[in-house]
Amino acid sequence: MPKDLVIVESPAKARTVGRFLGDQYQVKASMGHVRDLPERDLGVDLGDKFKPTYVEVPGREHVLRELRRAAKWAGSIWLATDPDREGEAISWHIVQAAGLQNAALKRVVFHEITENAIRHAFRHPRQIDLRLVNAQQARRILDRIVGYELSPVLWKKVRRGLSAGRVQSVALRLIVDREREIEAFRPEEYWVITATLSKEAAADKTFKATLASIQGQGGRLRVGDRTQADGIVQDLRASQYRVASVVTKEVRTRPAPPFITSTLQQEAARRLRFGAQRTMRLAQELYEGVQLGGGDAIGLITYMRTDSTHIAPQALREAADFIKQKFGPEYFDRPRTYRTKSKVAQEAHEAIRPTSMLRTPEGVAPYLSSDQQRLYDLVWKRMVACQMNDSLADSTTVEIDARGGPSSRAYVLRATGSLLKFPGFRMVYLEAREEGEEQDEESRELVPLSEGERVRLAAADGVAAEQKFTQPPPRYSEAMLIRTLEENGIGRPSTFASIVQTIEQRDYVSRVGGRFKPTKLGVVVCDYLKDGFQEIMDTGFTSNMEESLDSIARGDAEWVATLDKFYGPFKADLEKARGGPRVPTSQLDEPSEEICEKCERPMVIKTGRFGKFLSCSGFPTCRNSRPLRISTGAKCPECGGELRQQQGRASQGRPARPFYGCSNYPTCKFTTNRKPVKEPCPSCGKLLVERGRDSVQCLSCEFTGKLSEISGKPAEQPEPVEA
DNA sequence: CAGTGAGCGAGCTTCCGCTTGACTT
Repeated sequence: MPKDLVIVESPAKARTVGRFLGDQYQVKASMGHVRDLPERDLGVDLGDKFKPTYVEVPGREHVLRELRRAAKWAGSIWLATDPDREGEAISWHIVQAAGLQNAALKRVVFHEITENAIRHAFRHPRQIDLRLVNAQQARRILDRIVGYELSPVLWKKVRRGLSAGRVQSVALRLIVDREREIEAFRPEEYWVITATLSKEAAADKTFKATLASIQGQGGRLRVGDRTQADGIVQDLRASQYRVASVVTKEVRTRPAPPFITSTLQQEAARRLRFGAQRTMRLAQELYEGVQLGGGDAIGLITYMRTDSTHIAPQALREAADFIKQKFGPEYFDRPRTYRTKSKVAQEAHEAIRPTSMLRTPEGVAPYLSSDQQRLYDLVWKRMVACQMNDSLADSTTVEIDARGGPSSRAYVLRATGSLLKFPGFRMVYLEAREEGEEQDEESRELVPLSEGERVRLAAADGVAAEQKFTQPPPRYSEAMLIRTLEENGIGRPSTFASIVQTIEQRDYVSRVGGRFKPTKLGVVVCDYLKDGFQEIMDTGFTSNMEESLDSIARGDAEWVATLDKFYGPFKADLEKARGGPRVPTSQLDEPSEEICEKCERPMVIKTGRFGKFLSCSGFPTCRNSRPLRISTGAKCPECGGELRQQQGRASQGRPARPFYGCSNYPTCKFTTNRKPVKEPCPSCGKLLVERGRDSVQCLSCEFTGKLSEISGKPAEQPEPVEA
């Protein structure tokens, strides 16, 4: 009796599905796409209906061999790849590449890996949906055309090795646009005036109230300079205070929805300071599973690349029981379900949640690395919290009249307080907010006050004026960029982390305190593309594309015609750009501190085929150039010379990386590629190098320690967090 | 671990989205 063959995408999923289906089925993983356009050339015939050439994915040939072999002996073949465009295409490619057209094919889809969902799917097989496949081909070919036609224009007109694409170029644009907003921003001065007041009867019961409005000044409060602020302070110091109103409202707060890829990446960045790549690697490890005290590896979380907030019914039941039992029935009323926000979501998987609530963070901790623990803890708490009841608080706003000062103007001050009545989900998890605001006035209890009550300044000088300035919008952090991309439907869960990597690798952006700042090159490339390829650089381009792809998937549009409609205008833009001017290389020069020793003009940093170097800004009048060497202040451990950062050479495929060499070269040939620290090793006096963010290590002895302790400086401040 | 930038034009670079393990320092 031949076994049926089931094909899924991931090996971990194959394992789980295999357990549910039993041994009449053999479950194999395709490891994602098995065929794709060739890497070396376009692979799309622009003269013949965009006819694609597909090749087996390099390094993945054994997968197809294995599938062919297994299919030969199989009964039915169940194509159980993900229930979305890409999954449909993966199945289709497998059939084409493995020559299974005449086999007994059954396409099945499930949106959660539970026994019920899988059994249901296997009772309702269908055929491969060619409309979905064609929507995927249109997506793939469009991306290929944009990427492989546009990038060479940049090589020719800007610099070799650059790249452009539907996703990366818009990501770059967001960062460049934001930098321009920041440059154009003019801070405005304003003053915050605060009075420390107390009850008449009880001088120790103090509270703070902030100036909210000034009589005769309709609309928004504006204290724009010191003179004005001082006048108000004089008035308030001499004023009589009376409570004008006390308003208490009940505030209900709902828990945050369970994690999807983008929110997990954002929250792990805010709370754990993990980069997107690190988060995904750890999530993958938790998904693939760990051995909990012997036996099979058990997947601890559901699939980590998802855009759906759906939760399997069985997990909802488990959460309900767990919460009632652990926290009490008042913490759980009914299961909560969450609507997926994104319009382009493909909803192929569940939300990211623990596979069982019963595996508490404490329970599994002994089997996890510390990073794994921290991420699992986050996922576990978010899931439990998302099923718990709202928190309830009484939020009180008190308005206080102040009058009787020298100018005889009347003022209104405001004090707010909040009293948590029922913690609800807050028992477990509170979403990280903007830095420093978590424990502010909002969660502070207010002195009890009643309407008409007289209050007074707690001290004679109990009025303070603080000068402030309006702040420019912040630069994008990794988490903010991912969030913005997702809001615009740009990029997918599997690519968010690599988008960031690409624009960094191309040297389009650099990080300043964990935030993205465009480089000169980034600005030039962005402007060049905006100028010549407006449509591609539009943040709405992808969502328009998605609508077209949906039409193809519904059978309302034809994929070749859809591509034609896009390619016509794009081709015209390409031809115009190809015939247009080159961007002068001088526009890419980054400033340096160095002065040309031949002509006294400042030196600039240029990038040549072999990496960065210093050149005289007077080029070509003065042709002086020097290798780029940045002093580090660290001493060479071998000869006592100074270590300087130099530009390494690019070797096959690898980009040029900096290294650190001795200033006494060639007498001293010491080099290291670890970043040296100024301070000598406290144990042996030799060279310390950085090891991670705040950790240092000695190259000569066994010493390791914290950078902040050695340099006497506090560790790098955590970056401020924006919603 | 030098000199590298433009031009002659050799040979090279590049996309997005799906998914891990097999290379060898």
